[in-house]
Amino acid sequence: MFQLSKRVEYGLIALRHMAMHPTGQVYTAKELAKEYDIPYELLAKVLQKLARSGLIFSLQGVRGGYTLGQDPNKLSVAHVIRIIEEEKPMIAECYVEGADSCSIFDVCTIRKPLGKVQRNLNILFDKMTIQEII
Amino acid sequence: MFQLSKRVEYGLIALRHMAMHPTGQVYTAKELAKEYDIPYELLAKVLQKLARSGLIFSLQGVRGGYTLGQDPNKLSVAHVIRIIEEEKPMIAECYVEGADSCSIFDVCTIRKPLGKVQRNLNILFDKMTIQEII
DNA sequence: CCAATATAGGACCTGAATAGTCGTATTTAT
DNA sequence: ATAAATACGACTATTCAGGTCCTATATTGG
Repeated sequence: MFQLSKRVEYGLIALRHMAMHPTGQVYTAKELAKEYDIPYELLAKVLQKLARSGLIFSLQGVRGGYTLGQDPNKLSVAHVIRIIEEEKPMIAECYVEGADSCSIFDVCTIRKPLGKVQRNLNILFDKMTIQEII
Repeated sequence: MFQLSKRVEYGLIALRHMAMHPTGQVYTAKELAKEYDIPYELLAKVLQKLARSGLIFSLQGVRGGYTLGQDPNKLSVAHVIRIIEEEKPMIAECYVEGADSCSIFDVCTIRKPLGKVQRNLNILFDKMTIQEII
């Protein structure tokens, strides 16, 4: 079925939370996990990934935590997905493997239908920002 | 990650195939499976489901097969997904179970973020027709 | 009427991916 | 020094989609 992975879901929830409280406040993985009833370790990993990519800033140590690193108006859902899912193709690649371009591309009856769906999805998620999902 | 299930994929491929050859011709699961290199049994089940819902007509017996039951211009991808996935919610339901309406809905910080994503997805797939993915 | 061919559909198996857990190191404020 | 936080790799468990198998039923044509 069509679904976002929990990781993406958790990432979006955390980003949204930060975007809703734009005071530059610092949030810990612990409090976010508690607030949204998300397994702490899992959320922590997602936040670490987002931090590594600069979407959020991390502060280590006692009064540490995370804070939004980007304008939520300019941060697309697509970008978040790509980071968390590490750029895996979103729907389907050509079934033909190895070849760097599918040899039967122009008559390919398989790739095309999903290609259109894929393209529309990409457009949708590229346009959708964190600000919008608040 | 974000992806269509194989069932939906196969269903769309089959519908698309029929829509591309509008002669009212009958296609067997076998030939479609061969043409697109899809496991026969799996495709067969998908087609049966589509037939049960009236999206395609089925003809049993020797010269049987399937034929398109709807105008591909009026058949949305959303409809196909809903039938094949049996109306499962596409992204996430409210985490609170049991209650027929979530008691903290108006302040619900969990349901909302994905709700917007969900809504946008629905809109996208509602607008997208089989005709368009040809 | 019989055989071949097709759909109908239930039961089951399996592997990969996802979700979740654990342990440990490191950083930093007090 | 200690407590509280992030960082991160390794591991386990579980779920579920994908796929297979088997049998029943319908229909056509010879």
